[in-house]
Order: sequence, then structure tokens, then C-alpha cells
Amino acid sequence: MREVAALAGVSLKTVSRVVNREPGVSPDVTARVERAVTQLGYRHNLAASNLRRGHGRSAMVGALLQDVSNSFSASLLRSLEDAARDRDVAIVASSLDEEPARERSLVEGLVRRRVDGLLLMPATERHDYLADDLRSGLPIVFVDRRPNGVDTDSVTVDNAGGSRMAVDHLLAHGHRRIAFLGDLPTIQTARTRHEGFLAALRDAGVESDPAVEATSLRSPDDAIAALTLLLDSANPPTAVFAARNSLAIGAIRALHHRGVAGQVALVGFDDFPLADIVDPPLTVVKQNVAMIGFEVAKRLFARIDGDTSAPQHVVLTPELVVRGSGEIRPEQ
Amino acid sequence: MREVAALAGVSLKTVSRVVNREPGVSPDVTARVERAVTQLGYRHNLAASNLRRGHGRSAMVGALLQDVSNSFSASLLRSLEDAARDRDVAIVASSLDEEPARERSLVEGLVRRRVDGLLLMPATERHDYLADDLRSGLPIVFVDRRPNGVDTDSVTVDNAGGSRMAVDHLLAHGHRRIAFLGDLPTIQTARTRHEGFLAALRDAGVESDPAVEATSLRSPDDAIAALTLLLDSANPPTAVFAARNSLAIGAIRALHHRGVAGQVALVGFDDFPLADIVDPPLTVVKQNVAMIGFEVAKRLFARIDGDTSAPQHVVLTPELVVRGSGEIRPEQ
DNA sequence: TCGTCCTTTGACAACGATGTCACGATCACG
DNA sequence: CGTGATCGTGACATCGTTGTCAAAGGACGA
Repeated sequence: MREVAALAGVSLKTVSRVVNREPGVSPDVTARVERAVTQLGYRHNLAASNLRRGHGRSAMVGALLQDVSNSFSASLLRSLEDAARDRDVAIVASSLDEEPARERSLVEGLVRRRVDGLLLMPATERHDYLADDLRSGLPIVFVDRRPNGVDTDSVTVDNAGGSRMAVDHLLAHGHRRIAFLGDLPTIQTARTRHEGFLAALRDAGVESDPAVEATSLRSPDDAIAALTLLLDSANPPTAVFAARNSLAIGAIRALHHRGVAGQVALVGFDDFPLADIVDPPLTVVKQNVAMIGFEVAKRLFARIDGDTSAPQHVVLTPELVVRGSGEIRPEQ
Repeated sequence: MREVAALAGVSLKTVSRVVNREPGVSPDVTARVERAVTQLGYRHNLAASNLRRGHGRSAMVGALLQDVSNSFSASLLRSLEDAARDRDVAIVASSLDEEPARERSLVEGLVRRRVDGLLLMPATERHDYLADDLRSGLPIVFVDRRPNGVDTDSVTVDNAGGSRMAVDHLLAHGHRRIAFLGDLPTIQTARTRHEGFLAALRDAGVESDPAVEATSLRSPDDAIAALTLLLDSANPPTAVFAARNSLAIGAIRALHHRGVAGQVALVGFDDFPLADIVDPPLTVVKQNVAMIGFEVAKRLFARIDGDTSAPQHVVLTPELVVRGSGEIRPEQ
């Protein structure tokens, strides 16, 4: 900038004015400065500008997701991006992979970078460690999981209710022995879905059997292994509830491997792009990701714009999408 | 920081030393400063630090992808992230949606933010506009598409060769009337795949027919519409080559709608997570996304670390994955 | 006792930019 | 022609840090 000023024969401040399109600079000076800018290839430095100007504003928001390469996280990221675009806010995205330590260090990194806000799909169980940052005014919106130990905005779906829908659907089709495939019980969402599963059975007067419940499944392969074991057991389930999309995918594979794809009912939690053309088409409890993303972005930017009302907890209701796999009846 | 210094009764510089773990500070002073830091909730400001220190380094890299919510882009992003994590480099991610104007403005934004490097899956046709930034030392690695008008690193797959594999495979199974579904011809990748398709037919002495070639398809729905039209025509194709994964998905849907899912052969370009359990399982030309991501990250960080050798153009060879849909023979 | 060296600490300028204010020139008006 | 308002421009301090250099104090040997 110094060089531009020298080349154009003006002061630093005048270059600043031209670069920021401030009014009150004569046309010929503006032209001279602009010529110097292009000639020298000068680029405005946003970091320095923000340092001087805003009190800590960086025009960036952080997005800490479970895994940016899974479709749920990626879609959320995309929704946030669409909302951020209009405001020229950049998004710093990272994956947590359910690792609490990583969440802590990434939050720390984003705070050091002075992001204007944070979208968090937490991997940690307790969130007290965020209290200082929240108190100092950093907007944080939780997504998919509720904050625990601090109070701040969240957007979640009714996971227990969703599980209930799935189970009720299977019960209505005559199933009494329903397998459960779930993720780590330390993950809030996974736990709630399991609880919903158990509650639905209990309310229907059906006895649950831990023998057909597999948890701590992290990947499709885990689900394949677990379900294969169940199918080969003496008293196999007639239906399966897979409480996460990647587990449903594993379940589909396992059913195919065992050649019972059309005979054992399957309902998944969380839709995914091709669920309608797998064989048989997968019945799922669907979370409206676009809606979640929209709500998250709305809350986050409202806070950034100074909304200081009490924290809101938006809970969206999932929806059962009937496609075929969940309507298979048990063999007589 | 000023407040911390005051509370601890030391100078600014000493606080700086403690915060940066510089040697030569006595233990009791260190302790006093650290107490003040936690007491005041002081957070180190990376932007200011980088401003003073590095000559423009920001510990961020930009990733401009086609669409962070599609599986190809998302996986690339994830690979980059894994490489960046060790170095405490943050990733600023954005989607271009094949809009040249957006590419330009986002690049501008990232340059203003002084990112240390750029991963670019370009939406523009010519890239001369990057010359200034490249000359001034900004590392840019192109992915999926080659730079045009400037010379800088790139990692691509052999798209023409991939198309050829697909077509040869279909020809070998007896097909002579093969439909082509492709994206906008303005997209380099899409164009090259189409050229590979035509070349493979020509080399086999099979006459191509523009009547069964549909381009400028942007979405699965476009592919459904186009393929449905072809299937309903007087002389329908016996096989389909869908030159992008979302178009293959549309094709599968169209084949199902028309009830010919097991009768018309289909090969897709680019694998996706569930291609093995759709009905029939989809034969694809697969790009090894993890490998692409790995190569991109390697190039980018090598440049950031000062590698000034001549630009490299890594071309990876795709691979035909046979699953069933591509091995259907034409009806007699 | 004095000079020297080492350790620990602080004063100051600078990174790249902008808000504040003041200055000189121009202009309209009575 | 003097006065005050208006316009265009620049000097300077400052945002939050850190590199440089020097100073204070103690340890040690001669």
C-alpha cells in the first residue's frame, strides 16, 4: 500500500479511501491510484483491515462437523455456505470424527482466528469448556446434538420420536423381533435413538431382547459384521432398525450377502441420496437436512447481527418415508 | 494482552513470550502470566500475530470446489483436511456450482485473506486471471481440470481414457447403439469425456448417432428426462454411458421408471458410495478420489513449503469396476 | 573489589491498514 | 472583499502482536 501511495503520489490514507470506495476523492486521484494498484498488483489485506477496524470481526465462521465427507455434514455445510455467501463471510470447515480432543483443539484454533460464529456438531459430552467464549460473545449454534452444561442455540431433530416412528411402523407390519443397530452410546444422538427404540417396544408391550441389539458400530463394515452375526443366530430378527445411514448401508449389504434382502424388513434413520433405488428401496426416517441447515444458518447469523435474546432450541420432527424395505412382513 | 500484562505486573513482551512458549522466562513469572491469562480469559489473536510475524502467512488454505455437498468434492475436501490438520492449517471451503463469476470473486476473497495456498476445481474456461497471483508466489493446485492460459500444478484423471474403457466394455458386450449422457460442454471434464466416447466408437468402426447423445445435463432430473425421451424413441439405445455420477443416478431412476432396469446396460463415470447395492449393481469407471486428494494435498503443501520446481501435471488412470449393470447384453 | 558474562526483562518500532482530526483550497454569499 | 461552509487531502495514532536491542541484576573469576 505504501508503494501504491508512492507511485500515485498520494498519501496512504488516500489509497485506503480509494480501495474502500469511500466518497470524497476526486476522480483524477482515484484514477491515478487505481492505475497504481493494478500496475503493482496490490491486494488489499483483509486481516490487517479487520484488525484495525472491527473489534475482532474476521468475516469468517467456523463449521465443526462430524465428517465433511458424509452426506449429512456436507449438506449442512452447503446450507451454511449459501447463507454466508451473501454476506461475504468465509467458512472454515473441519471434521471432528467424534473425537473430543479434536473438537477442543479446533475450537481453540477458530477462536484464535476470531471467527464471528461457530456451528458445532459436537463430539464431546459436556460443553462447559465453551462457557468463557460464549460469555465473551461468541455465537455458537449446536446442530444435531444439544448443548450440555452451557446454554446456547441448538437445532436438532426429535431422535427419540423418529426411532419411535420406525419401530411403530415395523410393529404395525407384524414384527416382534426387531434388531437394533446403533452407534457409540457416548454419542448423544445415538443414545437417544436407542432410548426411543426401547421406549417404543415397551409402550407396545413387546419385550426387548439385548441379544438383537448391537451398539458402538462405527462404520458400514461394523454393521455388516454385527447384522451377519444376528442373521446367523438361532433366533434371528425378522426386522432391522438401523439408527444411522451408514449403518443402514451396512445392513443392506449384509442382507444381500446372506441372500435375505427381500425377506427381512429394514428401516433406516436418516435419508441418503440413493435410498430410493437400492434393492429393495429403503424405508427411512428422514431428517430434513436443508431445513436444519437453514435454521442453523438463520440462528447463527441472527446472533452475529446482535440478537441477544434467550437461547433457542429448535427441534424438527423427522418424517417416515415409505419405500418398500420397511413394509416387508415377517415370514409365517 | 495489555490487561494480562498489567494484571501479571509484567511487560507486553513478556506475556508474548509466555504465550508463545519462548525460552528464557523464569518459572514464577510464567506462572503469574498464565494465571492472569486464564483469569482474564485472554485469547491469542492469530491474525495480529501473523500480521506481525510471517510475511503474509495466514495458516489457511482455500478449497474452491464444484459443490461441497457432492461426494466427489466432499471427499477431496476431506483429504485436504487430513493433510492440513498436522500443520494446523485451516481450510476455507466454498462451492462454485460451475459459475465462473463466483470463482473469480471467491479467489479474490481468498487472496485478500492471504491464504497460503489454493485448491481449485475451476468453473472458468481460461485462467489467465490468476497469472498475477501465481507470479507473486501463491501456490495454486488445479484438481479435476487442467489450467488453461497459466501453468501451475494439476491433478486430473484421464477422462478420455476412462470414457474409452466404458465404451469398449459396452462394445465388447455386443452393444452398438450406446447413449451418452453428459454435462455442459463448457466444462472441460465433460467435454473430454464426450470426446473419449466418440473416439472409442470411431476406433471400433461404430457409427455414432447424435440422436442418442444428450449433453448439458446438470442434474439427475435432467438425466431422467433425457434418457426417458431416448427410451421412448423409435430406435432406443441398448446401452447407456452416463458421464457423471449424478447423471448415472438419474439414469438408474429413468430405467426403473420405464421398467427396463435389468435390460438396458449402464456404465457410469465416477463411483459413489452405494453403487454396489443399487439394482442392478452399477458398473462404473472409478476415479480414486482418495488418491487424487492425496496427490493434491502433497503438491499444495510442497509448494507452500517452498518447492519452486516446474509445475507438475499428475494424471491418474481410472479403473473399470464391474458390478453387473454394464454386462447386460442387448436383446436379440 | 572490579570487570565480564549470562539470564531475565522491558522499551520501542513495525506488520498493513483505517478512524480522527486538522489543514489548505475553493466556493457562495452579503 | 471578507466570512464561513464545503471539499479534498494528509499526519498521526492505533488495532494486537512480535523482532530487535539494550538494560538491570546476579554469579563468577581474577
